[in-house]
Amino acid sequence: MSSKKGAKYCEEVELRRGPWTLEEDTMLIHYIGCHGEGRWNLLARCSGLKRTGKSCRLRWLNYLKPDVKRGNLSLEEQFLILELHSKWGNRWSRIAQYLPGRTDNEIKNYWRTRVQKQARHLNVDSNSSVFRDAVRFYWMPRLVEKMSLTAADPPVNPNPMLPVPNHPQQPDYTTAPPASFSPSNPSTSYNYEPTTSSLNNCAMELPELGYNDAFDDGSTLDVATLPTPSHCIESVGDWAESMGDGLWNMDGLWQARKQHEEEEEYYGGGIFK
DNA sequence: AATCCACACAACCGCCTTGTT
DNA sequence: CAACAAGGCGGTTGTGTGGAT
Repeated sequence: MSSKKGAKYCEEVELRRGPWTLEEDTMLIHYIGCHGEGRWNLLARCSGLKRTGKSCRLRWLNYLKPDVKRGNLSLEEQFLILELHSKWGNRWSRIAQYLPGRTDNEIKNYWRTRVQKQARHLNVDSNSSVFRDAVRFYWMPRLVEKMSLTAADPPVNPNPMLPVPNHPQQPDYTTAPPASFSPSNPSTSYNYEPTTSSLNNCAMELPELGYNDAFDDGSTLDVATLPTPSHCIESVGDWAESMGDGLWNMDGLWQARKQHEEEEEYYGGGIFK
């Protein structure tokens, strides 16, 4: 609590800390039921709860609020977290806006316990480009594959970097490159941005996503620095191999080989043909 | 059966932003 | 415009739990 009034209240009342009891939860729910959300410090003083306003707010938003979803994150939700984090970094509350019923705290915990764990095991920084590539070219495609297996078998796009036209169930999470886009034409570039429809395929009710609000700094991906999927597989695969007994290695290399074979088949032997 | 350890998640802390006076 | 209060956010810590030894 940062306010002087709040500090005074803290001095006057011996505040409770730690886990909430059922009785406290009931009191909080009842108070909010009668008076609504907000005015958390007032709530803390008037509800009879010996908690700070902040503590009440957190307990309500992260746990007691009726629309808070419990249980494991779905594949689609995991996919969205990886995707949105790759764009926005640790903007948990912003990411949470795209996952109805999930809280920023929950997403943050997911990232720390699941995603950062992988980076630790691989002994790389979770913000490093090599780890980001691993997420993007191994983890995310694998999630897509798992999603496709649990869906009504749509054809699997072996590489989600590339759009699959005319298949609504496929999470096409990139904006299709313009016609002028080509690796042989490095002067072109395009924003890497999920389309509203692709996000809708993944996660239901989404706020409208503007084409240009993907990167806060307005940056774009330059074709000159945008590796082809095969190149990524190769480079990340090499790296993974060099990691020795890393968690991703055999599985990842198998996946890379499989993905490469599927690309060949899917795109008729040439990705950008 | 007891202990240890890793993990998941709830909760707290400090800083920053926003709104109000 | 400054001061203050309140809320919001991201980082960090504490604790319960389940699996391994």
